[in-house]
Amino acid sequence: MRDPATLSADLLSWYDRHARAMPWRVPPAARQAGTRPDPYRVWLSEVMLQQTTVAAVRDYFHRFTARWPEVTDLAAAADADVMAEWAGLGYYARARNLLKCARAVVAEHDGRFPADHAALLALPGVGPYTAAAVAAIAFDLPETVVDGNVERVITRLHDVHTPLPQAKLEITALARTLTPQARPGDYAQAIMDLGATICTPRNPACGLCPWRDDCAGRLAGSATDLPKKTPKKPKPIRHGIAYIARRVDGAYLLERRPDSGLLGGMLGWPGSDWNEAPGEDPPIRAEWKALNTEARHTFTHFHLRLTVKTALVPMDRAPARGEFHEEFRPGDLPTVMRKAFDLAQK
DNA sequence: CAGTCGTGGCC
DNA sequence: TGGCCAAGACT
Repeated sequence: MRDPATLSADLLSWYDRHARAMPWRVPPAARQAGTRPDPYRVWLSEVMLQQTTVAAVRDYFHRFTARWPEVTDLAAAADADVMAEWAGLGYYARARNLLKCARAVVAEHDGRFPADHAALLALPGVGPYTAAAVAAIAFDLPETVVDGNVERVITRLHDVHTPLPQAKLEITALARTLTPQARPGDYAQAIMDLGATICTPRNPACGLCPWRDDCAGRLAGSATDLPKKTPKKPKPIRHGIAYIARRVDGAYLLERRPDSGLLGGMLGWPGSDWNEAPGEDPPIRAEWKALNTEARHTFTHFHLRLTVKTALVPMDRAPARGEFHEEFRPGDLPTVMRKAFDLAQK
């Protein structure tokens, strides 16, 4: 294998020719001409991209930056507006921490993201990856990003067979030796682009890889089997009931979920707990009618089968739980709740 | 540290 | 169809 400086130089050269265009990215040519990306947009995109595909993020990024052009705008936004705008993107703790972080940047850093890894790491929702990514991409500091792409590229390059997450420290140390002092921001994006487009989980395009002749995993024939991962537990099936009450004036009965836990801080239909044996507990007295098909949805660690019950209720009846919303958009709900709503429309 | 926390696309 | 996977963080 060639030395680290040669490897990183070759990867940067590859990136200069193959960098993918993204709304939040300054292309390598413009970067080298002196253009720096806006730290707010780098941070926003990196938070949205946590465990989320570029394709899914793109529209959300445009809507957020159109509605809140600067971090000070976001910091001043109402919680409910931000949660509604995030609806459908998943991992809703990110949205709650997004607001906390924007407000911390305004309150503690005079409205500007700190150009410092440790200070970034101290912000809500900013972990090791995001702190390194913002430091490198926004401020061109020589920090090492380690995301899923980098884990795959590095384990293959060095033929690391230690399973994740155990291998994390080893991978980080190996990745750090490759991070260049020159153009670290472009390098961080380059190694992630390499993992996203060439060194893919299945059918990697090794023939197009700038590191093909250096890759110990490819030479050993084990690249496609890396990284090794500890086997995951099977997902149990949980059941629940969602109650969709429509008032005669068209308002819907919704309930804000508690800030912590599943779908924390989001609006949803009042319902039972989700477990093996759901209990009956309607939020308002009504003639409830169960739909004949249940909504199915899979979360990170369980499958949900949701029985949907609907009712039409008069104006003068007070609910035991939740509030009627006269202006309600299904798009403001998390996907599982929107699925239940869609079922009820048929 | 292992569990929690969403969603859509892919094969 | 069902499991895997995606620019992870938090507890």
